[in-house]
Amino acid sequence: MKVEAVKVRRLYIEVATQIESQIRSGNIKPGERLPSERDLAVRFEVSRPTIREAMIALEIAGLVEIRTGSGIYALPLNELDAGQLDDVPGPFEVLEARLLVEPEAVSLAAARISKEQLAVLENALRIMEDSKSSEKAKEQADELFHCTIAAATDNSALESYVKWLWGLRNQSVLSSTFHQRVRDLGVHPYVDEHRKILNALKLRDPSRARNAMHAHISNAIEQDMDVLQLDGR
Amino acid sequence: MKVEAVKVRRLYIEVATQIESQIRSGNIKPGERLPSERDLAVRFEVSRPTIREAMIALEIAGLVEIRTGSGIYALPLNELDAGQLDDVPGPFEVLEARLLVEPEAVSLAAARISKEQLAVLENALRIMEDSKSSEKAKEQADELFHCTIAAATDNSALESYVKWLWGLRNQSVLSSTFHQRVRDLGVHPYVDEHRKILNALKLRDPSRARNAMHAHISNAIEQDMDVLQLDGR
DNA sequence: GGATAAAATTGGCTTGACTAATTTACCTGT
DNA sequence: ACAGGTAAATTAGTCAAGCCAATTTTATCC
Repeated sequence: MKVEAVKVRRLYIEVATQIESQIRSGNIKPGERLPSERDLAVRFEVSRPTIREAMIALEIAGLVEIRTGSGIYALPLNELDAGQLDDVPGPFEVLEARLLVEPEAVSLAAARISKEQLAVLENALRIMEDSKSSEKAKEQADELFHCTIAAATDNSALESYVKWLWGLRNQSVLSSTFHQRVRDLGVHPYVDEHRKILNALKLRDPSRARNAMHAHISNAIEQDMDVLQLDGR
Repeated sequence: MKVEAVKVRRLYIEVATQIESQIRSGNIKPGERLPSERDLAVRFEVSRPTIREAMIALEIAGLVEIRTGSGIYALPLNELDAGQLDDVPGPFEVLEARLLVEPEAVSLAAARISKEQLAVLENALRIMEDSKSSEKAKEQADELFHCTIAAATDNSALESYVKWLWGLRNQSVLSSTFHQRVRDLGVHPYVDEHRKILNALKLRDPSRARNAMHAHISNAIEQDMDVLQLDGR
């Protein structure tokens, strides 16, 4: 059995921590110059290399900027500091995000979509229309429909985002049970709304496509909210 | 007139970069022990304090673990930073995505932003206006400005996306050298455009905010394209 | 063979000195 | 009085050599 009573923290971490708190507390303002390395060494009663190590740690952490021959300056704190993204977006956040992004994406795609991609959309639509398709198949067709449009923007930053949003469906327990419940209650994506979107794309009409997509996602949000209300009681 | 042909990178960054690529390339496997500081000093032909600084940088970056008296060990790279090189969005893809998303986000934020967040924006703006601020500080203030707006949407799916887009700046070599060049040529974010956005938010006017943001990012794209054209010859 | 102690290895930290970049102060010429 | 340029002071960047403390390895003894 080993007792680890007092953990010996390395000195540079000790120093960096103290200065970090000075910056975060606003005691040292952004842009302000810190004392010189030699000064700091005296104040903290450590050697200059130790101060350097602490400053490099702060520099890597993005709290401080070191200018050769000039000094060390505090940077405006970019508060991605505290616990990052343990906050998984919920179903309605995803829907809201899609409501903002997908209409814009589809208006872009209207000008850029290829014949092959239009064929993929047509195919997905057929699956959704087909009464013999399973629920699972329809859902996947729905996802394929939207992700293909995102890909048709020819912008990987947009494509990645839409795919990520759809991927969140099955990510968290909350989301998947939510969609399960919606599905069980017999809410299906409106096929004709998808058809309108596809038609606008075929016409290469950006604003018509945008409006159709906006209406589509708005309806989905409304539907889901109804389901939640019915279920809430 | 001062010509800055070859920027003198600090030694510890040089060393850290090389070792980082060794780890990312899999040349050094997770858990594996690196050569001792004294060995590394000989191999890189630098002094031991420089090696120490590089190791501390890697430690803060989460690539390496330093065990006193034992050695330095490579850590398994997290899934977040281990981003595959498959298809990293380029600078203009990022700008286009921002052009679609941020105007919508700011119009949402207009209704939801808190007083504290408005104060953060005000502060960031002050830093950008201040002629005494360094370039680095202004840039971080710019990022803070946009990310705070994204956070003000109160939608983590949107917030994450905007933060991710900004994070891509420093991700790939292409992006960072691109922005470095733009910066060197003296292109700075228009402060008054930011001011207009903030004013619209204060008025809680969604459409005014949306338009201001759209104009802002459009200008940025135009500027950057000019820079690239000038440089292309 | 296993426990224990000594030795070698490794990171942690200090002192002192020198170089190069930057800023400040001063001085000069008009 | 002022503008410009140069010298001096300040600051970060780097190196060298050494000692300490924690850990690992090796040797030793029962």
